[in-house]
Amino acid sequence: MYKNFSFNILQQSKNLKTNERLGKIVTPHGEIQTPAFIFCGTKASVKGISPYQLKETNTQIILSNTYHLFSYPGSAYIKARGGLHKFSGWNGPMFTDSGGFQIFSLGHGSVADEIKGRRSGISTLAKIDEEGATFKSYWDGSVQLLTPEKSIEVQHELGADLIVSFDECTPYHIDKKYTEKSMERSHRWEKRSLNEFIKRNNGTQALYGIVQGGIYPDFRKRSAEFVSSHPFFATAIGGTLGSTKEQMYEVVEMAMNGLDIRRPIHLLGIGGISDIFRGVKLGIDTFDCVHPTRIARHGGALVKAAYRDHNLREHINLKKAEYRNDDNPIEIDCDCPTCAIFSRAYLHYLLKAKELLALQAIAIHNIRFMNKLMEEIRRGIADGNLTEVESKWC
RNA sequence: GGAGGGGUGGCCGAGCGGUCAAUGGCAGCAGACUGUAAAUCUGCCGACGGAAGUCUACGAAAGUUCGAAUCUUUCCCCCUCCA
Repeated sequence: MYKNFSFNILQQSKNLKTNERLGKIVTPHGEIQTPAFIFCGTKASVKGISPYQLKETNTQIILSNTYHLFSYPGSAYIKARGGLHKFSGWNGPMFTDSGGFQIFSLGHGSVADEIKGRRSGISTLAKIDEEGATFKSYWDGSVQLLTPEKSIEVQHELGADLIVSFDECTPYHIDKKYTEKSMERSHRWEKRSLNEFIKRNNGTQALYGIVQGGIYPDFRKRSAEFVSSHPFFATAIGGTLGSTKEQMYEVVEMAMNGLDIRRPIHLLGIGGISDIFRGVKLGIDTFDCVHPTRIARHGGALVKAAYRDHNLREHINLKKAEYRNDDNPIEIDCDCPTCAIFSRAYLHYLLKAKELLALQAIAIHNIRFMNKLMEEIRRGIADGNLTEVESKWC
């Protein structure tokens, strides 16, 4: 079924306590060395960054979103332009998310708050029933229906290499009973996604199943077993991962429990530096997250441990006054195009002056930073010194 | 010389007798951001204080009033129009 795709585990952890592994995902548009980070280019564009800049920073793969492109400009339109790769100018491996997550962002406020458990109450703008999710388009307010079949159809027309089953992404503030019902509905939706995928399969795409189950060990295990027992190419871990970092690692571990580890395993929506190390050690192969590119647009430049300020955050905020007279690059040992020519002072000035270049320049640093991080993680696994690599980055 | 309009916190700009240390916006300072409705959002932003609070404030001075950024008088500046 996935004849043009493969996943090879090149090396397993040498450490008995951890499960990191080195792998290679082969797609029709190229290979992905894992562990890898997938950058979010939600609306067929990594905000502010061109495909040649992504290449220049050694980006392996990017992601676009079914929900956004479905609402505008529509998958038929993109298909008519030759598909997502041709349309966007990115000819490397591509991933599309199914739109399941967005269904929870359609109410007011932030999706993240909902999923991460920082805000209680369930979004109301999306109506979910067995058929699918009805919601108001973010683009023009029109009422739209996304079903598993429709999501797969849209993803098929978009033409990304790696596509994802349509699921219901359960929030944190929800009781166990609803979580279970929701998980079971996700499983039914995933089966429908798989059926639709098989119907349309022409060898150019591979399908992910998604593990749901909230914060409950029994559900996560059941969901993992469900996904593993169906012929998905790979697995993504989704849904709420709890409200604290520790809980997140626990939930990932729960999900890993029942998974077929011969398949690639993706952790949806996670991209903190320490989170990635934890995830990798739990056996995660790929991550995606808006964080590196989003914080860049807010003035945040990712930095390794040696460059952290007193807050010990994983980034420095270049808008802060303390960088006004700082003539150093973001990181003196960084090999990115931004650090090659721009000082913190200049980036600080550009941010204050509201020059667009700042957002792009910092994003390029963050992208290269993440790619370099993953390169060093891979080398660390190969050399058996991941812990040393971690101490440099965290 | 004549007629009119103004002077408010770093800037712009509301308020036009009490609920005004004074709406907004900008700038400034800080925080958040993890399957992107995000070049976004939140908080602080006269001085001193941790806070309660105290003090100094709406061009200047003098009045009216229980009470004035708001009313009166004089003065000082600015702008527009007519000569």
